[in-house]
Amino acid sequence: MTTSTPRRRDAEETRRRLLEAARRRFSEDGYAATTVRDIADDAGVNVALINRYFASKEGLFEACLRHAGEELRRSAGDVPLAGIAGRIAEQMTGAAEVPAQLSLLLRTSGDERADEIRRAVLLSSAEKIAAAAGRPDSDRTLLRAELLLATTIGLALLRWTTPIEPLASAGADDLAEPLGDVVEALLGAR
Amino acid sequence: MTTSTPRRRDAEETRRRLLEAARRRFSEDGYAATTVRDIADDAGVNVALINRYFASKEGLFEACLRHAGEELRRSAGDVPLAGIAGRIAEQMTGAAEVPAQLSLLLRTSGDERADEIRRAVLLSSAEKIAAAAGRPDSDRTLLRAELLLATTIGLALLRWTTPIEPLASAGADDLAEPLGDVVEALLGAR
DNA sequence: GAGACAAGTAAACAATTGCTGACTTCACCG
DNA sequence: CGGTGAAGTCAGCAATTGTTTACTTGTCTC
Repeated sequence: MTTSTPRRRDAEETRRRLLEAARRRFSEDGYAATTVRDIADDAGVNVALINRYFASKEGLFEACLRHAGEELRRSAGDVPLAGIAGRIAEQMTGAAEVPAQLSLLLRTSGDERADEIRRAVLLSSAEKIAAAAGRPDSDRTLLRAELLLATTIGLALLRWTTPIEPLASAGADDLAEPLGDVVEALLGAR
Repeated sequence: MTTSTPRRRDAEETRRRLLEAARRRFSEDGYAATTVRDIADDAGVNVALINRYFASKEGLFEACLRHAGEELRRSAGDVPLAGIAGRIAEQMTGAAEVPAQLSLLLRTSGDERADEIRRAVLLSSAEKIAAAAGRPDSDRTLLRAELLLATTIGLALLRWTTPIEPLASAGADDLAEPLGDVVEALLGAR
């Protein structure tokens, strides 16, 4: 076996802990408001190791964005158009993992590369939605898919970052119905 | 006449200039990433005056939020349900004043009072939309109104903060149609 | 015009920021 | 077992942060 006893010195493990702590901090407090010492303390790791493993605070942030992108892409899966609303409703009300990744993805850092990653992830999500719609006229469809993405993003914000009632405590069932209407209106047949 | 010669010392004027500079900086860069020196320089004003007129950086931010709230409430006006989509489309593609206020409103600062203001403005906006729908079952309607608000917020983000094509350069006409569908789906009769 | 008070300035403060370099300690291999 | 390189520590750096304090300058009134 490879991971028998938990080694007291494990580069891979500390890297992972740093990433996890950073994701939570960046997601909750934003980039500028988060200090590398906060992250290191949360991870139970020395501050200097951030620079060793990620070169800089910005490097760590970019790694977080990449992770969030993969996570979102994975969680999206391949869902037919009819199932999209329910999927969004589930993930918004579920373990709060997806909203967290989403809110992380929306945090700005002033870093150019971070912006690039952000844009790429968002655009690819929209394209995935558009593909599920299976329509011609790809440009109009893509715009409508991006509007659905906008709804999802706004939903995450109004539940996670600045909770507003009754939306904040609505269950998956409460959300699925109106979200279904939106999906139908934006991308439904005809 | 009251404003004959532009006085070189005018508390009201410098207050105004500070607020304007702060709104732009906070809106574009976020709270934590903006320094009081940035704001003061933009306003062409001494840094210490921020603390004199607004007590603290947080005080200045709260003043900005209040201003954004009034501005948004004013720009919303009283629009019948059928006109909402067009109104949103206009303001998103117009002078970029409204998206700027919106993105300012969504910036977090860790300040408790700021959160309170934010929440109040957002909730009152949602209530205004719900009222325009003129439906019974106020709770379900309010949730649907908040979903439309979520769409608007996400739209502002995907045009202003992290521009995504083709949504970012879509004109008012391009937006009005799909937005109309969303409004109809969420709050339309039946 | 002189005095008085508000408006604006300059400098410095204590704290915090991201980051670095020299050091120590552990784990593994021959 | 011993040494060798990676993993982790420590202290401190230079820069920047929000804020305050003591000061100067403008402007209005009597």
